[in-house]
Amino acid sequence: MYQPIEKRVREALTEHIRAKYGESVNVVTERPPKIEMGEIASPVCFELAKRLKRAPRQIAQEIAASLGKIEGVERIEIAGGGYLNVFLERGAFFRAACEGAGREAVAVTANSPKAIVEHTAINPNKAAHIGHLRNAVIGDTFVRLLRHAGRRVEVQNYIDNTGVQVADVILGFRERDKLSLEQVRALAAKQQPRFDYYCWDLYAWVTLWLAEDKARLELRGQVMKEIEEGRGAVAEMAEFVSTEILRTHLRTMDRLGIDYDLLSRESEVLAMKFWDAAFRMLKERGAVRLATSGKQAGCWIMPLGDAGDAEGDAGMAGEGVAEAKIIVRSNGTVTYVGKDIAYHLWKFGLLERDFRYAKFHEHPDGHIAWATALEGRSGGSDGVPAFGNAQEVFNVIDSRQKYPQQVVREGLRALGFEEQANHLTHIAYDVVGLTPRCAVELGYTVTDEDAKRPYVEMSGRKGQGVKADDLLDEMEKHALAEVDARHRDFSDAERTSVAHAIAMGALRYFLLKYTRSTIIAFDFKDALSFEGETGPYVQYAVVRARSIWKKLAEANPGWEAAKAAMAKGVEVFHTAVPEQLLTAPEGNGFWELVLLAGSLGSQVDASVAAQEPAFVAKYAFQLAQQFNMFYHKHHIISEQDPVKQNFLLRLTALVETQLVSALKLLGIEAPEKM
RNA sequence: GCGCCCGUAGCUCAGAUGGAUAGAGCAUUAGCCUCCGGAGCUAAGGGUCGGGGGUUCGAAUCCCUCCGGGCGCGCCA
Repeated sequence: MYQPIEKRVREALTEHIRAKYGESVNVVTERPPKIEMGEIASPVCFELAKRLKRAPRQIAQEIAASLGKIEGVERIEIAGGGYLNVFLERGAFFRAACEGAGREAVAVTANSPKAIVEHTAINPNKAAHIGHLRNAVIGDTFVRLLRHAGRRVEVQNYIDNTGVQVADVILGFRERDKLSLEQVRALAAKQQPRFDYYCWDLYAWVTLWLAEDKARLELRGQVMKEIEEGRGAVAEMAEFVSTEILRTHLRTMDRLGIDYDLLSRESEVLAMKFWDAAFRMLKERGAVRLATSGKQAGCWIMPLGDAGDAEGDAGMAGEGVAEAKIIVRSNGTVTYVGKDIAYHLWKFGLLERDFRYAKFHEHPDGHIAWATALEGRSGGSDGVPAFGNAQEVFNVIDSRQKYPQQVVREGLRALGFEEQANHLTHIAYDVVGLTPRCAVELGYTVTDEDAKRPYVEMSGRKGQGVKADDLLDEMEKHALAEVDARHRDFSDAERTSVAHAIAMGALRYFLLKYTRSTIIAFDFKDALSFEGETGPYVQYAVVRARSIWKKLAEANPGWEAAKAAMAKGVEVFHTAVPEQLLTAPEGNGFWELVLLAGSLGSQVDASVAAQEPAFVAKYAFQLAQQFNMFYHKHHIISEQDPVKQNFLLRLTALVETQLVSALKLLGIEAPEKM
């Protein structure tokens, strides 16, 4: 509700100033620090004062007096040195907020532009840890935000099933465990120990084993080669192991309500010869060229920036200064960035090739995750969705990969795809580390130097980190204990389900409340907290609101229907909106809550524009906090004045709807009881 | 060396496009259950916004510089 009015105010001011003073200014608006100063403020007169060489307050007075009526605005006042403070029509805002609540989401149409969001992308050779969860939760939440904003979104999870990480685990099965493919299959089938956990340890072992004797790297090279060629027992084991671990990752993500549309596997990128097609394009359009001299001689390189023409001119460029990015090595193999350029050409529908697809996984909500498959069917017909062909691409990848992401963008640009390059966005976030205390708790060796740092990095390679499912288990256990302490009357199924909702809410909120550029120093104490700025705090506010209706319905079943009607803004018991409750000086408390509840849309807009899910998380918490104050101050059920009670109930219904919407955007469910 | 990010209360973090008295949570202290659920509420203490310059009517926010920390810059992925 808020943002349309804000927009009208901005437009009216811009237009008015142009007409009256012949000045074209960018009108900025903001929230005044106090509710007594109105709901929208503009310091535009300060800017105008400079240009017109007149006192800002005087200009403000003129504008306030001559500006016509703006829909939704009650009046404009002048404050301070020349602020324009806008006061909204409170009753109208409240009515509009109630009517709009719960249906702010914009409908997606089949022909609206498509965005691809890639997230998760965990190497399929070990269990997921909490750093991977941050990626997946940010990505999944961003998808929800885009869809809410009416965007058609395809979620992709890139699976690097041919890289060294997988080769290492295969090496471990062979060198340490001496297991055949059949024995590995049996091990995975047993699920005891969990296969991904088993590989977690095995991977760490291989890392040490390789470090002991450099000659062993030769063995790894052979394994990799066999995997890439895609035939033989080694390739078969790699396929089995990576697929099996991918399944465990999907089960982990299912616990957090995270769905995918397509799992794009590197093995198919190779098999479908995406690179060959991309390489041809790159050569044809002069985006890459063969270096003939200098230290990159024999490589196909992509010039970057203005350093591009400096090939060979004296090795002066110095150590570590890349004048051009190597795309194809002198031995003829393609680098990671090269493959990524090919994959992104496909994402934008610029590559004249497509994958084949097969169903891979059914999420608990029934949604099907497809995977690329050699023996699969073509996309876009016969029940197979049309994948790829996006107008816009968002990649959720940690901030360390900023440079390679830039190279991919430059690659598109060098091919002449300026438009697509501009619509390739890297959603960068910083890593999750462990506090030194946490690392010690987990039994990892922490050097004296590390102990002084704010965090210790996690490393799958070293087998160091908090495994996602371990954390979730711990949180569910903790939540269950809290539920048990409060609700002895719940059935077992109910207790488990509520505990799960709480654990999931706590974890998702924990990972979302930090802005993307913050390094999270993980600590069990913070993550396991259900009090203060947490998911369960917000869930609890919803449960409280719901309990009011339950209580009322116990006495009079008619309240159930009343609630549904009120939630839709329908007048129930009294036709008049008691505006005096909002407009009286003592109505500011109510009004602040109404205003905040009506600001979900503007928060979502800001969140999408900044690609910052944390904004919505903060909003949900603030709304819950204000509601808790309201709840504490006003006893609704015992309210004697029926007009006031009606108002309080409608406000409660409004807040509940908005809280549930905000939580849904965050991927957090609001339980009925907790 | 070059590039990017960060430095805000004891701790962990918010402060979009420069705006009015810099905010939360945790922790600490003191209160609040004859009353819709205490996973809650009220209050208190706690700040040279890393330091110093500059731009501006106005700077936590923009520019310069220094200090402290992190991450990139590979014929790895």
